Amino acid sequence: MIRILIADDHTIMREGLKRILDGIDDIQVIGEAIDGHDTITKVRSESFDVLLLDLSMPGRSGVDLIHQIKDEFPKLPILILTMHEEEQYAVRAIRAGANGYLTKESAGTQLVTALRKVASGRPYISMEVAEQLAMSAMPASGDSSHTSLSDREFEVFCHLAKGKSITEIGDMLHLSVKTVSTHKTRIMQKMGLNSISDLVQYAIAHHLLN
Amino acid sequence: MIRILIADDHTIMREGLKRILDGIDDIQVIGEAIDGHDTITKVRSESFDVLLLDLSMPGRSGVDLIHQIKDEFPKLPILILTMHEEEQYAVRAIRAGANGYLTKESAGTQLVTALRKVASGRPYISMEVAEQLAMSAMPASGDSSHTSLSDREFEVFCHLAKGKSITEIGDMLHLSVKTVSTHKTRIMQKMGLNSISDLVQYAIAHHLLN
DNA sequence: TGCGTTGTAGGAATATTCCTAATACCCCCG
DNA sequence: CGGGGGTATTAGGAATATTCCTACAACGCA
Repeated sequence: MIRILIADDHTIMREGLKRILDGIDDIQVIGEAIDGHDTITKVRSESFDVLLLDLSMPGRSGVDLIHQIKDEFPKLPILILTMHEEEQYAVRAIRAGANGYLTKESAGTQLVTALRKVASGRPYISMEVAEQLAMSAMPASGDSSHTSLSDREFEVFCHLAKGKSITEIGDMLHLSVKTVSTHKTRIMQKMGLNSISDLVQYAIAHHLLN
Repeated sequence: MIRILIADDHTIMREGLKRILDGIDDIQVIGEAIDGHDTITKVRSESFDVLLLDLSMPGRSGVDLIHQIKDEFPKLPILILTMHEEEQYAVRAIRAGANGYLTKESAGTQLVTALRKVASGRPYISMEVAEQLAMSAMPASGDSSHTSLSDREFEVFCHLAKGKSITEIGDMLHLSVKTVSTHKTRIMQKMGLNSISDLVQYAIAHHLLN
């Protein structure tokens, strides 16, 4: 039996959901929450198998709410049910820790499938959301700012991204540390970066490590 | 008209694919490659709209091949067609730059849909692969080594991950730079990291930025 | 009450940056 | 063709930034 908490600020929506799930043997709605704060209170006071969460509730923003709940209850599966068409929301929700994403246009059977899936610990992702996820996972296409680096600079860039210190790089390349430092300064300047953190993030985003 | 290069080392497979695509008006197979090297040669010498690529060809590994082709032709859509069931391969392929992933069990109509989709510049992802992508995009659940940090250490950790220097952090927190440096040393030691690069990568992997 | 952890630094030793500059190379234009 | 201007690669000296080693007080816990 999958015990569910429905969190949605629209009463009609909650009623509709309960009707849909009423006929399903292995699913039982045992709680309702009407806003973000209420949701937090409910998940703290009672144990659920799945949180069915509307992203666009008043008060705290949906993604924040996901963060907070996953922070306190990392194991609680969250299925997002939203009217947002924009898949970008879905990607953000998933990155925040949601286990599934469904729009309110979806069929009831899809909802049931999704609930069972996230309850069993697996994610439920629609085609559209999958597309967006793939987009964001794919390497950025087209020219990027690291192409403006000279060969030597790119060499230093790679070592820096991998965590090597200026001194180590100088030793490896048989250069003065001053030289390597100059290269680093130019790299940062050319690429518009402010710190090694930025540089590493860039390298990861562009799959430049190894 | 979508012009396609089929890269697969099995002749029967290529024949079968051509038969399937023969009846499709807007798709035309205009080239075949029988291994990785051949594929590179073909895409260099002729212009295609989509590369339909088998991951498990002899010679160079599939993911490497994707890398190399995307390196030279970032705009060429690549649809992976493979017998690998394991979705982990798909995630790797997508991260390497593939635009779609299909197993050989898929129906012909799926293949056509996928080809049209990647030809139009969009990704094509199956449910199973989407699950895996979602998994890898989701924050790691369960305890991680950063939880062993004390509050002060975690505070310093976050600033470091965001690219702040020791001196900046000292100023912000009204601490001696020596103190901050000591915290940093302990953070690195506790978490088994060797460089700021490692630290940033950890922060990204665990969604600890912001 | 002793021991590990946390939070805090000082002094000496290193590492890195900042500012400056030399050489070499390449490309464009008069 | 020959100079000017830009970029690439290389550093030195002085100025900062960071680490290393050490230490000490506070706190909790067994």
